[in-house]
Amino acid sequence: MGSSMSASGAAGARAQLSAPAVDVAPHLLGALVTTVLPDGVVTVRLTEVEAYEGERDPGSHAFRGRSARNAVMFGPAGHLYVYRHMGLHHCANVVTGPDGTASAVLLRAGEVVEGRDLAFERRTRRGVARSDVDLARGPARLADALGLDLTHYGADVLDPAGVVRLTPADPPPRWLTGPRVGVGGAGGDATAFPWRFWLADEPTVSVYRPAPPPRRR
DNA sequence: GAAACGATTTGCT
DNA sequence: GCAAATCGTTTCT
Repeated sequence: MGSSMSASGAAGARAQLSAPAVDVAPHLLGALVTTVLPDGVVTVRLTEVEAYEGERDPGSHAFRGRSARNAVMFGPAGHLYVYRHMGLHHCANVVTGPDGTASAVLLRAGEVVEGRDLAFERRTRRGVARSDVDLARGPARLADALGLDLTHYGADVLDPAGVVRLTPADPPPRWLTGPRVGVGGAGGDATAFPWRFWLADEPTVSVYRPAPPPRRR
């Protein structure tokens, strides 16, 4: 499979992404995400992701059904779901599962392997880039380093000519799992599922933060 | 039409 | 370690 990466490769990759997010997530570890924007090219190697199972998952944005914001998650796999968080930040997901389901994988952290200077510059503009390790450690930092924002909502990451490209890698030999970050209050039981995946011995993996206590509405 | 909340990050005490 | 920043989306009256 190595040499040719055109239509058939994309089709195969799309088929793999069409599995449930929980199955796809570990396969994305080690994969490369590349953005080709007017100001340059940045590539990140994914070291941490989280699975979200759509309508049946209290922690998912799609739990309460389809809306204008999460519509892309209900579509075919391989597209980008970008949302704005806390007014300031952006987070990016890769849509998974068959067309009609709303599962997706949140890109939580990665290692910048190409375009380090550009990523550093973007992060410095937004805030303070302390070190290379911090460039893409955390979902909003990752999106910033890649230059992702709402204009990339729905982008096809398997389009070789697209501005956002996902390059699958060989499945990592070993990874770790644990509870997801920051979604404890939403469903309670949701945190019982180890739907966070990360690579061992990676300094770029974001630090674990205990979920906030449940709060009634 | 109005109010509350959030898959976070950063800065300050 | 804790609280503020900041604003679109969702939900309720």
